[in-house]
Amino acid sequence: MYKQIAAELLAKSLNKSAEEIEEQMERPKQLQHGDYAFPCFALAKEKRQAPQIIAAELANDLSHDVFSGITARGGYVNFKLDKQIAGSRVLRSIHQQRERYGSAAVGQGQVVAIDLSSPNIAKPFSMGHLRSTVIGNSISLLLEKQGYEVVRINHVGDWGTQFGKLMCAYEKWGEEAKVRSNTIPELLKLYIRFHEEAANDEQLEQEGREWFRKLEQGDAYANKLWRWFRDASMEEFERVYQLMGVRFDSDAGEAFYNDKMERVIEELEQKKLLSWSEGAQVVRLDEQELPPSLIKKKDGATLYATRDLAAAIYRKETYGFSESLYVVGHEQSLHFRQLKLVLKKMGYEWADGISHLSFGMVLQDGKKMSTRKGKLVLLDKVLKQAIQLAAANIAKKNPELADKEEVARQVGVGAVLFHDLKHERIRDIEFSLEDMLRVEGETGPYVQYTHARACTLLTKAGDIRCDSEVAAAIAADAWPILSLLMQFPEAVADAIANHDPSRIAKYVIDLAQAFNSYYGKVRILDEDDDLGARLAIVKAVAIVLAEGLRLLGIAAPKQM
RNA sequence: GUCCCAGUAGCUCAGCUGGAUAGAGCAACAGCCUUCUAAGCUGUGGGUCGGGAGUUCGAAUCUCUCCUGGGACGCCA
Repeated sequence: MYKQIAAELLAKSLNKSAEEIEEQMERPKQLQHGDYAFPCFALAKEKRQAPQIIAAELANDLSHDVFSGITARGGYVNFKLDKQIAGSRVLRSIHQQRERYGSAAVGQGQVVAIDLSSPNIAKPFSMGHLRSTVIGNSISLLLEKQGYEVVRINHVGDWGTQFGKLMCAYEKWGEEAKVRSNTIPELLKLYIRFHEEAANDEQLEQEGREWFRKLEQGDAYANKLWRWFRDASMEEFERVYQLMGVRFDSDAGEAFYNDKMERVIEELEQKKLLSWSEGAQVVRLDEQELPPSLIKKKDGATLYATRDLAAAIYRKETYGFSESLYVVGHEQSLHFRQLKLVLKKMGYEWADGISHLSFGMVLQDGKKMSTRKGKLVLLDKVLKQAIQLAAANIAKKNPELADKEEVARQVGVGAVLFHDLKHERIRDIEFSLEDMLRVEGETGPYVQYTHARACTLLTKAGDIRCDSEVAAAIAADAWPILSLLMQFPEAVADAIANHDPSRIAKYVIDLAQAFNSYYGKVRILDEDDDLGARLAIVKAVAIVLAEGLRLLGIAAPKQM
């Protein structure tokens, strides 16, 4: 808003369009230089004049009520906001809008389908699925803040050859009682054993495929086993979701599309997109210089491409989305490129609305973690440790706290989620339990702690009224905070535009740091004329921190 | 071999569509709790931005090339 005003002033003086000028404007790296800056280097070339001189002349010419100073420095025109005016204004709007501050209506009336979490049945909930879950959840919350209607879909991995293998292993070595009492770990053991033995036994792979074929053709016993494995697994996943506070609108997994694939295959045939290759049926993507998409195996069984095609079409027909997002690991990017292209070849222009929001992998010693080799860290255990640690901290620092257990859960989970979300989405993360459990520095608990501090101040202030009209001196002291508060809507928009929650995580860290620094310097509850103004700042910080954390899917306890 | 990511301080990472002396956190060291939660604050040290070339008034940022790491590349998902 202020940037626009500055751009208009410049535009008038330079006889250029305000949009063009606004494009070029930036935020100075150092807050002391000002709040907005316009670099004159491009103009220097145009006008054949030193940028310093141009900047000086412009600065001399311009003035406006919202800017307390417009000065030239090193080829830039720097705009300094009037701290009192701008500060009071942002406080007013935060107090009025509260948690709606930073919201927008750009998504009004549009539906976004989002595929997230999607763990595999009979396998433990891995770190990779944690990423998909928390990133997807945060993106959902962000989209809702912009007015979109979001459909969260947990595309559970409950079908495929792996189940054949698992059943095969269960039939050979499994014991019912053991599996009943300890489902996922026991099934995992069987799965790992299958792969160990299959390494020296071609025959076994065959048997596994045969079991899957039976399952797909409706064999009663195979289906009974399958249902058992699925139900038991879902129960365990549900516990983790509850712990993390994540919910879904649909858990239609892969099996859900079993009866919806035939139609797709027929359609592909009818549109003459299928061709035979080495006994399998594929859609060629030669023009796009991509490998073909495999639709049907030589034994007639379907593949994940078939299923994902059916799912994409089903979602379009059921939800009428304008965008369909897939929060799935980077390793599957080829698959999603193929999926989109095949849909386009089928004539579905809406495939343009499909985006694969890939994310980096969780690596261990620089390598991918593998289920088969059993090198896996269980999310369940990590969360439990984090909660225990939070509980220990509470016992030490705030033993009188009411609701200790719930706060410990919120803080423990907050630590793990924040650690994941603060990394840029696309980057690989090196697994480190130590880092995930950390509570100091750039961490979730640090932000939560800062929020709790602010809340305590507000509680202690009791009936004293907040006063959004801050005096110049207060605004100057708290300027780093006020400046950040003004930037929150941009941070939200930025996070959504890039589908990247890490932008919010970084913002919230910056705001917490600015607040803690202020807290260290200024006694907030001193009784003087400015008390109401300081409280207004504290309250605004509490609102924005809580809302920022909420957008990350993290709770903001009032005390901890 | 082909394609897709990435390479910034000892470690983990920021650095927006190219712009003002490259920033945090952790770890190390030195300070700050008889007054609002020390899960905090203040300060110090620490960098050939993987190498090279190019575009530009200006490059960590864009292009090319090489090196390194990760991933994908037909019947797993």
